[in-house]
Amino acid sequence: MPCSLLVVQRVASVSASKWSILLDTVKSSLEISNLFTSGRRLKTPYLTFIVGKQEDGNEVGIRQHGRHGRVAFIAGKKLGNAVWRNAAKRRMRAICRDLGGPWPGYDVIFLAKQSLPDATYSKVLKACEKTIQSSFLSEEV
RNA sequence: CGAGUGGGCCAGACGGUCGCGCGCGUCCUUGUGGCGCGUGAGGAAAGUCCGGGCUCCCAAGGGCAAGAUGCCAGCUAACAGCUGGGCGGGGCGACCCGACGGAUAGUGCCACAGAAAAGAAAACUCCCCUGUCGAUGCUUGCAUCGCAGGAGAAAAGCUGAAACGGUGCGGUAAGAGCGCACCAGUGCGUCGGCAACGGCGUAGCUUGGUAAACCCCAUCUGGAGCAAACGCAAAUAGGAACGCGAUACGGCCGCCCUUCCGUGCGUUCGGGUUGCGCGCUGGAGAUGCGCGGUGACGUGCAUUCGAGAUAAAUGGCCGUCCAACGACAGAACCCGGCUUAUCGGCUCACUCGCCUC
RNA sequence: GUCCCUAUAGUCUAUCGGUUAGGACGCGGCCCUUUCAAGGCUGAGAGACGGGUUCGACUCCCGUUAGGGGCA
Repeated sequence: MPCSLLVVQRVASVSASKWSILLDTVKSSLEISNLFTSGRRLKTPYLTFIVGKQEDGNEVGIRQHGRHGRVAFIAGKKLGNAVWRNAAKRRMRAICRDLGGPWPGYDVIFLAKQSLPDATYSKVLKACEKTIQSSFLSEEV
């Protein structure tokens, strides 16, 4: 998938008490396509998570940014117009915050599906919580 | 009351709570920070279809090509926009629609059908006349048909989208603007109007369509575009300024020409890309009042500052209200337009029909 | 963001404004063969959408829609 079709959102990094962080973007299209090919996919009706463990081989990334996790939000251009994409990215940022992310040691891509902005927020949150709980957090941590 | 026409305005509101971009202030544990305050998308922000501003291409001029516009006058920074007027078409009407210059400047095209598709030129059918011609009929010198010859022909000729003005009367052997009346068009004259154009008079003057075919005429247009352009920082090649200068080549982003500039030598100074900054929002700005103008618009005064992100900021939840859970949809250098998408609501002016007074 | 280009059968592709839009591959049916392939005969199938100019539009003009490309 070409880089121009993706929308990756920068987020803030963790600081003392609050959630907020700073995120470097997984800006390079190389890293994104690596995640797309090698990451684990967790599907919900509204969006798809693509989870990849941060490799030790990625020395530069760790040296520069430390070991805290990274996130990316992607709303495909073919799925809707600008209003749809902005709404989808807001939704996904809110979901990430409510779920407690980003998760140390992992790169997570939030990939929006068509129905994301149309559903009510509570439904989406519930579905995502369920998926996340039953998957990598409970297994790996 | 019903049906309709044109213009303007709004684009859910209020409160609570969590959250986002930018600016300012303040605090400290100085940073990818906390707190507080302020501010924060549209009528189309869209399509990128036109027109400008702004920036660079060293600069200036001329010619050709290419493109755009196209009733007239005005408005404007400019326009393919807007306003007013004219003409044509539609509607009972309010009103709406129109790429609406030139076809005697020239060239091309007009399939099929048709005698003919553009100098109405020739040929054909038909019409008319003539006959030591032929046939038929009888009212016995005429009628009809055929044949031959001849004059005229702008009447008629199934066609076709379109046939060389139309209708009527006269005229004639038969006919024809051949003559006349009315209608349509054209030329000329005159009057009104800045003009487009319109009114009147006059001349038988009667020239097919197509220019969103080539073209002619008039007016306009250099090219590229904020990923333009400029500045700062670290590593590797071109470079920039000044002085001297013949040919050749290159530059002036369609082509050609002229002036001009560069490539050569010497001296001096420092640099393509990535990141950040700048451009970046105070402007043909907005609101109100007044004045000029039929109007678009112009102008004076007062008040006011209303986004500037850089993967890109406006939402989630709760409560109340609206008959309605609320359409199309998100700034990316900035403006003026056009076009397209759009749930509904409010309001002003006007038209037609019906009823009542 | 900005500047451009294209659209014809399932696919690839022709066309000067004038018959029923031509061709190749593919598809259906029949023949041939014991059967399949090859071959022969035959058939179906298209102008992105909406307006306009013209007697007449795939072609000319305007507007939408959908694809594709260039830029640092």
